[in-house]
Amino acid sequence: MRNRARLARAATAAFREDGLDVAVDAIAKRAGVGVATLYRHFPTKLDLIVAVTDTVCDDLDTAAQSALGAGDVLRAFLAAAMEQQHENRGFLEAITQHALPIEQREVLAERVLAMLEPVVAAAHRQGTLAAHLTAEDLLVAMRMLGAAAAGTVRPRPPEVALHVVLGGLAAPARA
Amino acid sequence: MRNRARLARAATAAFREDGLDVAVDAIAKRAGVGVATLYRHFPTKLDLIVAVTDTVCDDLDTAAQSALGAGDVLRAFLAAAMEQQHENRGFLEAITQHALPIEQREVLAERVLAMLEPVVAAAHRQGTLAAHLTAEDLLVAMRMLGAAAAGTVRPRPPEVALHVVLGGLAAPARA
DNA sequence: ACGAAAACGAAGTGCCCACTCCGCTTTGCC
DNA sequence: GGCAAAGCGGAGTGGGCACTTCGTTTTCGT
Repeated sequence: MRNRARLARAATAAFREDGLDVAVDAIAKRAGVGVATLYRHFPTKLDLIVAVTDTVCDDLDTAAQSALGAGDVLRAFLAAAMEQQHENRGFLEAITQHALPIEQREVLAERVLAMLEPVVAAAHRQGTLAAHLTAEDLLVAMRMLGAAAAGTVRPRPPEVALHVVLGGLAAPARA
Repeated sequence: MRNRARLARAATAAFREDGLDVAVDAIAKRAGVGVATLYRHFPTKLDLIVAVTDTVCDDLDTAAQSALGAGDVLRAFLAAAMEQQHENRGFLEAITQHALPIEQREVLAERVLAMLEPVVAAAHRQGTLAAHLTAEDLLVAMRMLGAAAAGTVRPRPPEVALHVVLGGLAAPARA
């Protein structure tokens, strides 16, 4: 069962470096196993993608937990989320593009929204998130930061995008 | 030469509806011509993508021009840009993802940055864009809005994202 | 009206990828 | 140490896609 972990790690790295459309054979080679072994653990490429996005989701959850202890919860969380999306292009793709079938995206969104709840509550309390904004809006903000972080041409420091979004999220409605 | 226009329009529609990885044959069928005719006008699928993104760029330029006459230049422009990205998923993909080779993305970015200059100047003058933010930052903002508009799962009204970004862009540095 | 030239459509062609099959290697039990 | 059984690797296989080739139709100058 050692191979499963090797495969998952290889897939994570491959998705990060080459995007979700890397060949399955390349992932197997990267893990140092044959394709058959890969297919024994993950019957379909989609299963592999889901497994990877799941662990990414776990990491995001961890980030949310530790952000809750920070002075500025929203900033700490969004900074971590942005960093994570930057290092994990595949996750961003999976959520936004149709690399994942709609049901899977739905499940993923549900999970992320659930973990967002306490962050939203804390941010409302701290006044860093305008009262009219919800967890769904925060999800949109995460996707926006992901897009900002994904920039390859004319890149700008991520702090700028983070600052812009944080400023906008704190602003009251109809400013 | 009528066919060229038909093909360009078919490609635009196909990219919009199915993303950049639609089969070339499907585009040809959509235009009501054979694939050979398509290849006579666009020797490569990339040429087709470039042609479409070019006309999208033209439209964006038009939007920028008319935004310059608006009361709130920045808002008018970003609203139009967001709308356009929403209706033209292909463009967003082409700029951000590696659907386009890096040189083409560079060219595209250069063109967009050039048309952004007067908008940036006007926005600075009107106080809707913080002094420390540049055309490159505005490009990032456009990509962020594109990501927000692309949301398929748990969609939020686009005005929310627009309002957030506008609020953030107006905020001074180190708020 | 006729013939050449240009434009066309559809049937290929080769490649790449997700996925499968089969012969070999390793493991664990006596 | 021997022998099942389980796990393994890599050579297939089928489908889909970008792109080509070729026989036919249309256009146009005279």
